[in-house]
Amino acid sequence: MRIVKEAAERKNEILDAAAELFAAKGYEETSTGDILDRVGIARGTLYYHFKSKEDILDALIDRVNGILIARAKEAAADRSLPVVERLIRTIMSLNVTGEAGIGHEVLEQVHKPQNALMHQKMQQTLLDGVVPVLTSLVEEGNAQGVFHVKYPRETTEMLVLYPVTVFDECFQQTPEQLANRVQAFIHNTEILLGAEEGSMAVPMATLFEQGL
Amino acid sequence: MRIVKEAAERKNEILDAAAELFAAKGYEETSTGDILDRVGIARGTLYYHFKSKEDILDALIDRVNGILIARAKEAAADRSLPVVERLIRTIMSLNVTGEAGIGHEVLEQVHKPQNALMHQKMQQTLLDGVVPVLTSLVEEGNAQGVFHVKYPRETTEMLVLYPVTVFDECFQQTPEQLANRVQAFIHNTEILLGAEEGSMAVPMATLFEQGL
DNA sequence: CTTAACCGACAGACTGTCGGTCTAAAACGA
DNA sequence: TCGTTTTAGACCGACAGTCTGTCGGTTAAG
Repeated sequence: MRIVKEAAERKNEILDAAAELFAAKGYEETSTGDILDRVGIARGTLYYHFKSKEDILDALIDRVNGILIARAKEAAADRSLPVVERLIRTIMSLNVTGEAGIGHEVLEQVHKPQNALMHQKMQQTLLDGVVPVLTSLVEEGNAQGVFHVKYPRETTEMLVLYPVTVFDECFQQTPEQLANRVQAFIHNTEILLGAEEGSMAVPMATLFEQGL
Repeated sequence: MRIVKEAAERKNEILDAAAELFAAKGYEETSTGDILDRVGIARGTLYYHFKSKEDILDALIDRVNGILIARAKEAAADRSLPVVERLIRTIMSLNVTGEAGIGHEVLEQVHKPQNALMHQKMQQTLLDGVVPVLTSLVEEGNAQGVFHVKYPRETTEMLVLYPVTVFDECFQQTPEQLANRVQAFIHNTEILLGAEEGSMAVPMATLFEQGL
């Protein structure tokens, strides 16, 4: 008794299954057979919808990152808030630690050494998506005179790179190490942006307390 | 006619072969069979010396990184030079683009998306090795009053992270994009370290011209 | 009747294991 | 000192088990 569905629907079923499995076991450790079993389809069906296992990973990353970048854009767009606040919220929107919702389990898994490919791909597309958004925020701050940044694009790159790399391994660093890094990151952000001392520290600290 | 060698020697032969193959085809694309053929040994021999394919990768990375970190330490230790100069040289010692010698081909290959695992492992161990060296340099600069860094460790992390991540993909960015990033990096280094404007730009520019 | 979705057997490749073999050198007896 | 035995480390290659991707054929729905 064969069940036929629309391509888009099947594709999503496969992605859902892959997300759970990658989250539970990692990308390399998950076989296409595992996905087959979970979705309840045959080998050929999977390869009818996706051209390879890696293709599934790519689609999954697109999906997760799409959500992340949408949230970042949303945070950046709220023109009722001062630039500093928006910038902070945008960066913080990438911090998904301990958050429920789509992709959370995936993101937890991303950092294990097994999942280097997943990690790298996510990081890359995330950077590509977020840097432009943040850059225009920085330029806006420049125009308002609250920031003084000579190379907005590249400075933004530095600013995003640090947290996504370093706050990643949040489970394998001591709480005080983490706290140090947070402190240092805030401080260095102010310095890099040429912002007034404390102008980011205060609102960021508030957000962090809410978040953690 | 079976050839017997000392374990250390065979191990090195295997690593040499693996280095060339990983460099030419990448880690994932290289099979253990390829290595077997090149060294001219049997399957069992390889697994007598290494417990898995990944174990070979780890050993190879240790070898390459050992050299890199040794060079960095050397650059940092030359107390006849001013701190600024030593710091620059230390950072630049990680830039191996277009350089001959052991590991060069490997490092060229590291950046291809296929080699995510290799890339991640190298980056991690490199960071772990270099950050302490640079941190103590920064602290020395603080003591001399040429730097003014509140969080030496974490600032160093930021400083190393940017070039190793971004200058990596040097072949897939336009020359002007690269130039921008170099300029920006130098400028932001000065800012982050609280160094005098131009104090790094001048010596660094000199070194870059020699290097490229 | 047409076509998009689906099936599952199969080819091909790869990793790691295991029992057994070889060799160089140490240990030994004469 | 010289031949013999023993030992242990290095080595071999067949093989089990797993996995990915393919392909010709089948089925449901419009």
